[in-house]
Amino acid sequence: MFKSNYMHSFTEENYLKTIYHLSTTNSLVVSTNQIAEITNTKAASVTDMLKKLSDKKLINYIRYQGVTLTENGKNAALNIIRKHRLWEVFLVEKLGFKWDEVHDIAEELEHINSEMLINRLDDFLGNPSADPHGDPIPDRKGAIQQKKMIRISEMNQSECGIISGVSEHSSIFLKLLDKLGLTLGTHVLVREKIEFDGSVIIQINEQIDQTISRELAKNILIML
Amino acid sequence: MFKSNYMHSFTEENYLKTIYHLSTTNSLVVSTNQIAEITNTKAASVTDMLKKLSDKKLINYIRYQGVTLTENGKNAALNIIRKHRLWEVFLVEKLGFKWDEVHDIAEELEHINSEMLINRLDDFLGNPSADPHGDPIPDRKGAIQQKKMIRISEMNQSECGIISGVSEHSSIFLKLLDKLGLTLGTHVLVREKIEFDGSVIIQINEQIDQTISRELAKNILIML
DNA sequence: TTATTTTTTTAGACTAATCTAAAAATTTAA
DNA sequence: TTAAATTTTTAGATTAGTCTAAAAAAATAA
Repeated sequence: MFKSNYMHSFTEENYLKTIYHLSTTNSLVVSTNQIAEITNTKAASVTDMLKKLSDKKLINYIRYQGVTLTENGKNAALNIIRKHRLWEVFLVEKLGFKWDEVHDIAEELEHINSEMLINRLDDFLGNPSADPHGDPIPDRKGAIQQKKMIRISEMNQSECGIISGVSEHSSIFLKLLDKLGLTLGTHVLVREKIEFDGSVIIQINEQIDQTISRELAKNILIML
Repeated sequence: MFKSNYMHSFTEENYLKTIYHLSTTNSLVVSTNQIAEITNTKAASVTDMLKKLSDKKLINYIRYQGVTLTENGKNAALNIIRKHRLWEVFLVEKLGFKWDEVHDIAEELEHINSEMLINRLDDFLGNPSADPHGDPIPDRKGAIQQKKMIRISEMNQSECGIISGVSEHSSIFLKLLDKLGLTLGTHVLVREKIEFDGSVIIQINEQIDQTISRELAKNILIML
């Protein structure tokens, strides 16, 4: 097996993905410690890897300052994310997995290296635009269309919309949403916001009312 | 990510698979050099790995003598082979790959670790009994039913049967079979065996006659 | 604005998997 | 049945990715 310049190790790919996620959710510039926390490693290990990724021109790295992704690095990260999300769609749509069961498996599948494979999988799945958690899937050129969504916690009274994403992917959280009937596509109307504890009373699918905690309301994303 | 006792590294898995293949096609006891050749490594590296696999009770290893798989080792190998072959079926049946294009991708996919995934994939594919090359797929308990097949080179004049497997998996060989119309399921009748060079004149699908070389005849497997 | 705390990097070491070169065991052949 | 050839193992290095402990830089607070 040969390894081209355009291929990166399993570990390098995970770092790139982590940097991408951090730089899009927090500040553009990502710190060593942030990466260490997410990848479950020590800061010293991260520093070593940052040097390596910098040598490969995948990140812009300034000692003690932090990193950003280069164009190449960003493309590589988006490609991994594309693969991860397409595999998640496959697992749910074709193999009958639940949305809380697919993350770890997709975490392995995302490192399979074949452009032909992933493009054919994309077609086989009907070129889906979002994964089972509502996260957008980059197309084969790396273009990603982020839909405008707000958290239930940010909605005003009597506003309504459709659950279209989540900002927390843990199994325990997703299973709870299942139990409460708060899956993707569900219609939600904000009845009342409780100031005391941040909980929100919502109407689900224009039927029953339910009170959800601030923690829940913060992590459910709505398209108005 | 945690790693249980029942999980083996990517590399260990490849050694187990190689030992399984060698011990079923050649002699039961496999030598260091044989493994080195197949895995594209040096004998010294193989020796190191054999010690490790022996410590893990996956092989029976006697210095200077060779190795056999233990029960555990055999099960591990069969599981990898099961995964490899199921993924090959998926690639061909669902994603439209040709039978000569799937080996390298399946080589990567076979290391994805999830029993649930592979069992669901098995069901999704309709529990196939053979892969696109006719090789039998072990069931979830590791049972493998080897069909009785003979090479065209071993057939007698006027014998006939169905192409049901190949003993060579290179892309160049499989593409040639495509070109000659010698795909799985094809009916073959032996018209004449040429003593001079071992070539064989066969009738294909009860229609046209074709001469194939000894090299070809040796690697096409027929069910009578 | 100096002192303290936090973050990041360096130095040096470890493990898995590999290698080359040399030694040891086995097999083959004269 | 000994000598030569082949195979296998050992010894010692290397690389990728990780670690701990200590040093250096940056941020925060008195």
